[in-house]
Amino acid sequence: MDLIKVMKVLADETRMRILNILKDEELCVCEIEIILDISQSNASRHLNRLMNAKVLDNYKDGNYVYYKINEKGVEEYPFIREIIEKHTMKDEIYKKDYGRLKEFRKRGLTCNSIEEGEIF
Amino acid sequence: MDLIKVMKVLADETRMRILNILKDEELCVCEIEIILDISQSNASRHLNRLMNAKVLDNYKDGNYVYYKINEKGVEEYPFIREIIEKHTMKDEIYKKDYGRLKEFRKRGLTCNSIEEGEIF
DNA sequence: TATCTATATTCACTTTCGCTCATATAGTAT
DNA sequence: ATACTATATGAGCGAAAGTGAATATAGATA
Repeated sequence: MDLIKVMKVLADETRMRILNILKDEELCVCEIEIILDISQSNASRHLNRLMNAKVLDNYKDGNYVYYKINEKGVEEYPFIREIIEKHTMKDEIYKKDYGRLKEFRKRGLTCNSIEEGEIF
Repeated sequence: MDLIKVMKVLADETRMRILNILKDEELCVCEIEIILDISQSNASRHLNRLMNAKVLDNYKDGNYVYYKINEKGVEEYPFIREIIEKHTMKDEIYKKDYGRLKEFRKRGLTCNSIEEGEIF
C-alpha cells in the first residue's frame, strides 16, 4: 500500500473517530454506528476504506462483523499507531467518543438493546 | 492546527514531493517548479497550503521567495518528520526528484540559466 | 424453505480538490 | 517613474470524496 493512499485514508475525521474507538478493542458495525452516531451506510463505507488500506481487519461472528486494528498492516507505517494513540487524545471529539464507548460498555448495552428502545 | 487538517495537507503526492526536496535544504519557488516539473501556479498553491498548515515557512530575498521546513510547526506533529524522512525514500518518484535536486545543484543551475535556455 | 437481520452497495447530490490559463501584485532594477 | 520579474490569486473545469436514502446480499434463524 502506497504512502499517499494510506495518508488519504487517514485524513478524514470520521475514519479517525473510528480508529480512535477501535484502538484498544474490537467493535461490530452497529456498535460503531451507535457510539459515533453515524448512519449505517456511512460506517460501512468508511470501514471498507480502512480495510482496503490494511489499517483494519475484520471477522464475522454470527450476524455481526467485528472490526479491529490490523496489526500487521499498521506495522508498515508506524506513524499510524502514533497518530491514533497520541494525537487523537488532544481533540474534544475523540475524547467524547472514547467516553461514549466506555459508557456503552459500562451500561452493558448491545446493538439489540438500543434497537429495542434503550436510550444512549 | 488540527490533526485532520494537517493530514489532509500531507495526503497529496505533489505536496509530499515538495516536502521531499525541501527536507534538507531550502528552495525558491522557481527551483521547485523546475525540479518537480510542475506549473508555477500549481507550485505556489501547494506551497501556500503547506504554509497554512505550518509545515513550511518562507522568507523573501530579492525577487525570490525561499521555502523551508517550519521546524517549530512540525514539532507539534512529530509523525510529519517521520513521514518525510523515512517513507519518501521508498517510492520511485521521490528518489527521482531527490536525484534531480542533487543534479540541479551539481550543475550549478539557477532559475535564470534555465530561463535562458539551459536544458534540465 | 422462508423469513429476518446485519452489513454492503448503488444512486443522487453537494462539496472539496487539483489543475490550467489568465491576471494581479509587489518589489527590483533601469 | 517605468518596465520587468517572481510569486500570488481568481475563474472555471473535471474528478474525487463524503453523505443519506433506498436497495441488495448473504448468512443466521425459525
